[in-house]
Amino acid sequence: MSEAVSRPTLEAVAARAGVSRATVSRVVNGGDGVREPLVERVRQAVEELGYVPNQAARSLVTKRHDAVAVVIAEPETRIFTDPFFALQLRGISKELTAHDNQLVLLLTEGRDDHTRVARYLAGGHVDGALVFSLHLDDPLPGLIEGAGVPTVFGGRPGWSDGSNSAVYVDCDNRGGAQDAVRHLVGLGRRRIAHITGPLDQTSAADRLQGYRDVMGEPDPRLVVLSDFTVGGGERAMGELLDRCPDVDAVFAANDLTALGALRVLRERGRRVPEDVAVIGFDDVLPVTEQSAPSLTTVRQDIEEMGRLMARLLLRALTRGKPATGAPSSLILPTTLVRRASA
Amino acid sequence: MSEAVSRPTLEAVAARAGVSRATVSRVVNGGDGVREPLVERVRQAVEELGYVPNQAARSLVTKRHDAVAVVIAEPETRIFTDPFFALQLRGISKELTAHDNQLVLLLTEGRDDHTRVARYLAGGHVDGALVFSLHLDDPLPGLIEGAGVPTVFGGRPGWSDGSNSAVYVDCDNRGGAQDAVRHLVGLGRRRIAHITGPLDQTSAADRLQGYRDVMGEPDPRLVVLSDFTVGGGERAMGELLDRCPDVDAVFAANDLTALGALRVLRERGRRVPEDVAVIGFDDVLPVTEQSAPSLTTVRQDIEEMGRLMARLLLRALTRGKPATGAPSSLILPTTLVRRASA
DNA sequence: CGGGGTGATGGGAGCGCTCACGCATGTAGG
DNA sequence: CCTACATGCGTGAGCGCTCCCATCACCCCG
Repeated sequence: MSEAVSRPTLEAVAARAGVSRATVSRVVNGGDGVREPLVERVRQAVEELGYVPNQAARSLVTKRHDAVAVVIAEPETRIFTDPFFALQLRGISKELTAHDNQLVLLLTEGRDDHTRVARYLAGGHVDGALVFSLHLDDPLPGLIEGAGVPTVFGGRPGWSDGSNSAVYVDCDNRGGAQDAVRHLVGLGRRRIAHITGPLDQTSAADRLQGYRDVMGEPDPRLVVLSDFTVGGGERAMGELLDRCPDVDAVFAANDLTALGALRVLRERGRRVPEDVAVIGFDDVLPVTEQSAPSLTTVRQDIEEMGRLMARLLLRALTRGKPATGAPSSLILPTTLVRRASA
Repeated sequence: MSEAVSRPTLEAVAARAGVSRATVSRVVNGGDGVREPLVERVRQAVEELGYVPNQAARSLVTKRHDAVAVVIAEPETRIFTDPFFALQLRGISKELTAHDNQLVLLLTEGRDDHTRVARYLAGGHVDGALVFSLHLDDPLPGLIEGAGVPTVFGGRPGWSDGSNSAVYVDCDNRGGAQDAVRHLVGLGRRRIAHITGPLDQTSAADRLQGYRDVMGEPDPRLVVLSDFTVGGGERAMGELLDRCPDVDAVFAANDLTALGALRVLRERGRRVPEDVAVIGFDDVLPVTEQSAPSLTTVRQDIEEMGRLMARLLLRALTRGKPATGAPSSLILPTTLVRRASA
């Protein structure tokens, strides 16, 4: 219906308030160094005209965008089967909006998308990036580093052993895995198996490491490779039962996998936890609570991780380069949540 | 390490190529009306300098942003339990990137967020908006209409009866429901129940309507209210079995609900589909395939819906106001996918 | 062989904002 | 009472780009 009436400018507000552009600008940006009566007049003019600053014009001179890119490389359909990313997104979104930053979402699939993303980031459209790098051999993190954009990673990047400069937020995968396995040991279990995630992801590799830490040199048949999915968990559990019929506990690399394992155990007539105890990882609620029996698992606060990623990035952005010690990576603790399955 | 070297400007490229700013601009924006040799020289200069246009400067004059907001009102945690949004986001993302548009994600929760979003949209940061309005009484769509931003809705907004101007993309909830129920009738079932979704969402209401269309005046005890969740499906199924032990078919408003129903049926010793046939709605794969028995359901192409939403919006944006007939809403067909449960 | 196209290029203005100044005030100190 | 400095406010420039228009070259035709 109505033509998009051209929005009022600073100039218009200034005219209405009977002051200069600069004064309006000062008021709009915090009002420092302007006396109260004027501030009031300007505020009112802004209100009456419904003035909203033109972000493009502002960015043009400040070179800031108040926008952050979230890059999610989507190797498979994991995003959609696992509530993980959604929760993390929510945490990120909360933190960003609290600081008036916008969230620009970049979903990628395939190689050509990588260069597109890299170019976009290098193009200086956003002030920083939050990147989920899932795979060890993913070229994306490298490209992004090259783009010279401040970046925080979600999950430890494969090439980072903690010694280099990449900033990331992760949970204590290794420690959490240790806790889980120790709990099983404490339950008196002797044949404790591990169904892994895809080992080109650091989270999966670290969880396997935690398992090994506690188990010492386990029977290699007790470790079955899998892929963080329910179907994968089913296949792995079947295989495991064939190889080691005497298995009395399973530590699955994530909840979805554990769910698959539970299902197969039930089908094969094994009671959980009496015959076989099962522990998962993540504590994504709808999954763990729906399962029968309810799943003992290692909880990580996913939303909080998202929030912290954003906070870390924003801090790095506001802080002028004279860094008060560059912000360093964060590793969040995990907690074992005991339910019925172990 | 390296200072963010100030990026080359159009001017710099022009100098290097020995042409004017205007010419470089023309080349960068498609190269029409510039002769081949010059085009080539400019391209090379762009390449050598690694020139990337400054989007802020460009927007300042064109008043276009090549960015679209995606607003997801998140009443509960549905986003995270249901792959629905994630799939739709992916479709949207694909379409937007194909047309060099950015996706600005706005997640909201609670009333104050609504005004924030409305202000943001009114602020002209984006060219248009894709909005998921879940609830009948949601004030957000109204606020957004008021902001004067071209908008396409995901799912029929509650206040739209098809006669007004809101543009939306939805699937044929009513027709799909009819198909499902007719299939059950064709199977010879007589006591066909319906577990609804939350009826303040049009999708749920429309599916109920489709059920009624086929059933005529069903026994009111055969309709049980629920909420699109697994847990809700369990409760509803339990209730249903208590009320109508002779029920021989269930049409659940979505797959998650159907999953809950399946579980309770199994617990209560009813065979599916022999004793009770079950049909879901959505066909979100990991859910339908994992279930035992696999779930017969009404498929809607969710990713395609996202893609179409984006396409509709982009078309509305490029087309100058002299509309060739305003783009109208789209209702996608559904298909019944027969698996084991009915 | 000259006038009037036609189409390719350059010049200039200006989008809306911030920021460095510069000029007024106001207050205190000599 | 005048200078010295702080503080409040206005002025002007310019961020990097697009777009309008003037310019110029070239070609065709009379």
